Amino acid sequence: MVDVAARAGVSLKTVSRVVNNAPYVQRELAERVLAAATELGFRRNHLASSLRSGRTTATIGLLIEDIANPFYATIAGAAAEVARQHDTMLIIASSEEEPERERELLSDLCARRVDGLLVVPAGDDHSFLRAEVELGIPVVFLDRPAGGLPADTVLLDNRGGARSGVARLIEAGHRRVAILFDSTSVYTMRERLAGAREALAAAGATADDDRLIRGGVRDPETAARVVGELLDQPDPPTAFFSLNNRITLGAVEELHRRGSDAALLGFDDFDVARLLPYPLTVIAYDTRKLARTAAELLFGRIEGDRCAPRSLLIPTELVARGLPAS
Amino acid sequence: MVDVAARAGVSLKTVSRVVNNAPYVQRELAERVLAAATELGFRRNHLASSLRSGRTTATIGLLIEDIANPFYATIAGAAAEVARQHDTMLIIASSEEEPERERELLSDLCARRVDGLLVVPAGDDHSFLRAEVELGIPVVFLDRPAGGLPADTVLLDNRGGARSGVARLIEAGHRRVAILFDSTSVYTMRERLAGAREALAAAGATADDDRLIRGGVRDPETAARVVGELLDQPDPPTAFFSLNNRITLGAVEELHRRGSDAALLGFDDFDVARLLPYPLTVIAYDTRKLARTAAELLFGRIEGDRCAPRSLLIPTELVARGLPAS
DNA sequence: CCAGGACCTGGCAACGTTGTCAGATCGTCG
DNA sequence: CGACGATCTGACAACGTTGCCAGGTCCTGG
Repeated sequence: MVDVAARAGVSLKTVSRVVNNAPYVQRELAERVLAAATELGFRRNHLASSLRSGRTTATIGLLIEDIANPFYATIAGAAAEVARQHDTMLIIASSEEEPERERELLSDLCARRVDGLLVVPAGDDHSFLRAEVELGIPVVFLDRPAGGLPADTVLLDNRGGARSGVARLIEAGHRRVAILFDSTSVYTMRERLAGAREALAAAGATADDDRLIRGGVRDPETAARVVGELLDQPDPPTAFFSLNNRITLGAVEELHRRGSDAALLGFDDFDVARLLPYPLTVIAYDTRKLARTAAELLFGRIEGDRCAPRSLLIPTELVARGLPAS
Repeated sequence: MVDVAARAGVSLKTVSRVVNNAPYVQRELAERVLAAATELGFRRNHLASSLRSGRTTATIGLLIEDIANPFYATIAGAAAEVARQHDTMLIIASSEEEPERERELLSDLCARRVDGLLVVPAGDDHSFLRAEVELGIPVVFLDRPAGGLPADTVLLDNRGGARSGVARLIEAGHRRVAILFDSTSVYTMRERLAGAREALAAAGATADDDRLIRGGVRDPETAARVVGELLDQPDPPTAFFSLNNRITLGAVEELHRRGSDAALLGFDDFDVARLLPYPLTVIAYDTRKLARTAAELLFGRIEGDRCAPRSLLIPTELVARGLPAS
């Protein structure tokens, strides 16, 4: 800027004004400055600008588990879109589900003075963020709740979705409904499982039959095996509810392989649903909306909204693509 | 830092040293500083640090077309992993295939003084980056070549892959091979098409038969329709080569629906290949390797490598999962 | 006993901007 | 005709940090 000023024969400050489109600069001078700037290949230093003005870095941080995972990629896409509307850049960091790493990354992002943070929590204690939040960095949690910190949160209605899914199976006449889930160590899975149990209990179905509720189903292969085992029992289930799409995939394969006419309902939609051997009913939700809502909430905070922390729920939807009755 | 210094009863400079783990600080003093820092909730300001030291912002920029697209999400994941190994944050920006937007984003990233740029080009002229490159911001292009700028580039062997794909079909006895592609406006598609034509010509197959080479196949629906049209012609093709996985998807559906025994070979692998109604032979490649290679090249540059710009080719691989002969 | 190095600490300027304030010129209005 | 506001410009300090240099103490070896 000093060089540009020298070349244009004006003061440093005038260059600053031109660069920032500030009012009260003579057209002629402004043109001279602009000319000098392009000749010298001047690029405003965003760091210095942010440092001095102290207002905004035009950057937000997004902390997710793994950017390569389509679910998080969708979230990133929606967040990027909202960020763009606010002329803001997006730093994306992956915690790989490690609380320790999550903590480091969040600290780093704060040190970079991002204007706000969008966080899919990995750990279950976020009280270490209290200082930063009080210091003025807005944080919005999404998909999972924060631990030990009052904060804005946007969640999917996992519980309600699972409830309505099981309800639909009951409605179709099923009484022996198997529930297949991954692990209760993840919040979303716990919620879905709880919702499913609620609906079973409400219907007086064999909710207490723990034979039919099977966890530890980590991948499609396990899912296929477990489905097989359940079907081979005496008095086998007439319907399966798989609590994520990895499980659904394996279940579809096994049911299809056996030519079984058991009903299958899956949590999570498939973008390649067309590839499945038959129309599958699922509990779907709008991942983009989840992220968009969170991002908009965040920018509201950044722009000065000081209301009490809010909790929003994104509804799920039962997409019926055919479901055999009992 | 001033406050921490005051509280610890040392000079500003000593605090700086402690914070940076610089040598030559008494244990006792260092502990006092650390204590004061935590009490005051001190966070080093990364902006000021980068500004003053002028060395590095520990940030790189990744410019892609659309982060929600699985291909780019995979690239982002691999780039993030390499960045992490270098204690560097990743700013991801999506150009949405708009050259104008690409230009703006790259300028912005440069203004933020990122240490380097990873770019999947949208436009075909990147000479505007010349100034920044000469000024010292390393840039590595990936998946598509840069225009009007000598620069490091990492590409997939699209041409070779397509060539070997067609060669395999010829080998299996096919003489009437239909080629389905999207649009020649994208570099990768042009290369694949060129490779396919080369192999057809080399085999003396009916490469000149433009009836069998069909462009404008933008989505699975169109692909299905075009496959149908081709099969309904007199003297229909005995094999299809689809140049991306959207096309393959539609082709699979149509062939399956008709119970056709025509051979199908697709460019791009499927992560859900298991869902396809039959084992599909594809030209696959390692997207992570593409991005990892580019990122490693970039960090090499950042760390001072000043060799002439390099061009690397990531090989493709024919994954044979069954392919009917003519 | 002194030179020279290792160890430790602090003062000051500087990185590239922008906010604040002061000053200059000009036109307008009471 | 003087006061005042609108318009325009520049000097200077400051944002929070680090590089450079100076200066101190202590120990070792000649």
